Amino acid sequence: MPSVPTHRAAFGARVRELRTARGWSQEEFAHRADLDRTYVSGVERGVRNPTLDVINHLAKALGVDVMEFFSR
Amino acid sequence: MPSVPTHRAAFGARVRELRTARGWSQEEFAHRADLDRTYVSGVERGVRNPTLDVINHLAKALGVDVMEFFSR
DNA sequence: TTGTGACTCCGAGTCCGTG
DNA sequence: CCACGGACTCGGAGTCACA
Repeated sequence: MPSVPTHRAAFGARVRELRTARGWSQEEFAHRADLDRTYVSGVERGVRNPTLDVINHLAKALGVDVMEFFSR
Repeated sequence: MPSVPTHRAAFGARVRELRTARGWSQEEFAHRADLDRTYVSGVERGVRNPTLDVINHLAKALGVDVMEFFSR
C-alpha cells in the first residue's frame, strides 16, 4: 500500500483541476473553503485523508456537487 | 449547527439504502467491509464523519462507485 | 438486529515557518 | 505561488458492554 492511495490522488487531482479552472491560488481557495492553506495543499497531493465534512466544504466553495469529485 | 449535519445524514441514508437493497444486515455488511458493526451503524445515522478512505472502503464493499453515494 | 456511551490511540486539521 | 516540515489540538478510527 503506497503512502498516497490512488483514490486519494485522484480526488486531489480533481480538486486541483476544479480550483485552477477558476483561476484561484491554493491560498484563495483555502480562504473560500475556510480551511488551512497547507491542508488544501496536502489534499490536492493526496497525502491527506479528508473527512466527509471537509469534502462537502470543498464542494460548496467550488460551487459544485460532491459528485463532481468522483465523476469522469 | 445540528449535531447531525444534513449532508452526513443523507450520506448515511444512502449507505443504508444500498445495504438493505442487498438484503444485508449491518453485521453482514460490516464483516464484508471489514469494519465494526457499531461503526457502520454510526455512519448510517450520520453521527460519524467518515474519511475518504472509509468512504472508498464502503463503496468497494457495496460494489458501487463512490459517486453512487452522492447521486440522486 | 440495531442504537448508544464511553473508551484509547492516531490522524485530521491548524499555525508557524522554509526553499 | 507552491511543496514541505515541525509542533500542536481535538476529533475520527476502531472497539466494547449493554440496552
